[in-house]
Amino acid sequence: MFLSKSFGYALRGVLYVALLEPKGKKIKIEQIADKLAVPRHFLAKIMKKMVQENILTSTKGPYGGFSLSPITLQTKLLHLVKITDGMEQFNTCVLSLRKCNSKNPCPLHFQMLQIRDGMLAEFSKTSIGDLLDKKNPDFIKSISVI
Amino acid sequence: MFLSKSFGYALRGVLYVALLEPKGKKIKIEQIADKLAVPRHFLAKIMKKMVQENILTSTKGPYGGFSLSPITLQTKLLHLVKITDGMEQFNTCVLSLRKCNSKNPCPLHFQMLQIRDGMLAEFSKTSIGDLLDKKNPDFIKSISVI
DNA sequence: TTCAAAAAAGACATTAATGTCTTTTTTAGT
DNA sequence: ACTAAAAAAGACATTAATGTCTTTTTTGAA
Repeated sequence: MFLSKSFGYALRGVLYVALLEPKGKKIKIEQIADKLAVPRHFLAKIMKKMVQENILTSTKGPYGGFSLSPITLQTKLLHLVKITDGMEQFNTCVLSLRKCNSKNPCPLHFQMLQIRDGMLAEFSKTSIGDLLDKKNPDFIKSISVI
Repeated sequence: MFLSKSFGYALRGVLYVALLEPKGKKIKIEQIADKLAVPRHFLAKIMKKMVQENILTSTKGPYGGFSLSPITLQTKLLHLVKITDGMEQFNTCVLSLRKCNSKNPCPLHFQMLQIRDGMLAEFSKTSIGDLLDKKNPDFIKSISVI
């Protein structure tokens, strides 16, 4: 209901790279998919989208793989939501009424406005770097143990 | 993202009946579907579920249709969500991690907990009757104008 | 320059949500 | 009893999200 599986895969994928990449090597999609127990080719498509948005960097060929971009850690979660789920949900009426707005509200308009704005605020202010806790030795478990 | 179309159809359907039924007659599914511009047979399945949960009453045959039950107006929105979307979304980790909980949280655990609890609180306290504003001459428009 | 490794791209499969159409059951009035 | 009207039920279709498999492109190193 709240967010798609794709969003979860995107976030876990980028966090995995951010956690391991500083060791120097590029991270291969095969390793990410294995360790996170996520469908490999499905994840690959999502990683590719993040590369297109410059949220990650990738290099093809031997010794290639995924690595951080200059903006990875500053990227807001909302950017990931845009890529994986789109922003429509934040702007469309919960009852699917196109004419619904604050001048002409549906019976749930203001309740949903509050809930969505809360989520929007949270995801607008939180960055990938904010979620990354390299000091926590169990961090990798917190994104990989299913 | 937040709620399914089915939920929206359910709420609009029951509000429509609640608004018009006091005039005495049962409301036919055909009328509801027409006036709300909703797929008739799809709506019928959702209305049937509400009848099974006693959120509405229905009678077959000539002069039949849908009418209010004793509990219609006291029914919480969360009950509609249960019927149409289920409650899993409120109890499962946004990253699909089965082991995620407050002792062992994923990186988004507490943020999502807050957002979901906000929605849960709102939908637990708001009833169908709370949304029904019979004094408002435009109320019917607010659930039917798409 | 060739080879192998890696991401990228694309074709196809599966599943869940949504939507349509037909048949069955129930019931009020004649 | 019969008929017609209505919900209920069930079969099937469409669409979007998710998942799998294969082919293409790129590139580092021998």
